[in-house]
Amino acid sequence: MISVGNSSDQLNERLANSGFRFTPHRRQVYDVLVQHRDHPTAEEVFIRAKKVMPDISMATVYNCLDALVKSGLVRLVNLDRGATRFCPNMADHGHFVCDRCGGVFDVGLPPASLGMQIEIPSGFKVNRYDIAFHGQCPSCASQG
Amino acid sequence: MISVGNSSDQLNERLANSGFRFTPHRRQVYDVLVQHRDHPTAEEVFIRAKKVMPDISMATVYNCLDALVKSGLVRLVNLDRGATRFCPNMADHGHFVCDRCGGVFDVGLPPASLGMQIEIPSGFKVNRYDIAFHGQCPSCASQG
DNA sequence: CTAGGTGCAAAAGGTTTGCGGTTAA
DNA sequence: TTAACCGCAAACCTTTTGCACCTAG
Repeated sequence: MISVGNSSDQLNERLANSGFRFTPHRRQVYDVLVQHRDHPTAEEVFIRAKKVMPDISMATVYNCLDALVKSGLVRLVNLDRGATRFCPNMADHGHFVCDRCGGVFDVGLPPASLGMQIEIPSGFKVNRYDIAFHGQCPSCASQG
Repeated sequence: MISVGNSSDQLNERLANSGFRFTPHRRQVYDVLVQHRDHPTAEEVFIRAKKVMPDISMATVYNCLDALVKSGLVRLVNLDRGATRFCPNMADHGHFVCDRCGGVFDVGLPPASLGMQIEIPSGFKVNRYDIAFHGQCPSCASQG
């Protein structure tokens, strides 16, 4: 298990560095994530935080999560909140998503090598994997 | 560019193998995907298909996409249609998603090795990548 | 004849936004 | 004091569902 968790001082510093305040709500939302480590959804975070802070609202949970993500304290697991995209290329390949223009491009993968190199804990049965690279496409990268 | 595209006979066979009929709407939705290859959303597919079939509806587009995906002719690029999940582990790691119980687990990655092994076409600037493994977690796998 | 496909409209789920009131630097 | 934060509610976007009609096997 990889160690996670930050002191209030650390949270304060990280949030402040990104222009956010350190508030009890943000401490609570962060604690919910650290205590369970089961990748909850925003609604699950809301339910758990509500047990300690009965007046917290969904809007505040989203606000806190957003501040934590932008401060580098929390990450999104399912990125691409937008609509699902479709692809007729059934060959083994990954995708490159341009963070600037939103374009999606196919990327070749070395055949059948990846799964072998990553240590999946025993007991897990892997059927497939998806890789998404993020960055800038050639057109956007050339525009500075 | 990887070759994609299937004849009507091939589409018919693939759909039939999964218990679906081969219809003009499904042919059209598939053609939209093959012709543009830019990973459109369902709404973009709808708009493009509508130019040729003005009476097609969103429900039919979703129906056709679903049939094509289930027949192995098209794949989803953004999986996990559900809610975004959050993770306080900022170390470099991937995720394992159990297709049965929906649980999400952290998976370690070999440090900084992956990006080097995959051939990203020149001009793309990669900032980060996300890997999601799919299959069955130990608990679900042991239940048959 | 019957299961499956289609269009329409309404509903459902997840997320964002607008607004008035509150709090902390 | 003033920018940031909060709760509430409404709006928004994407996807699913219910229903009536139609069509292919």
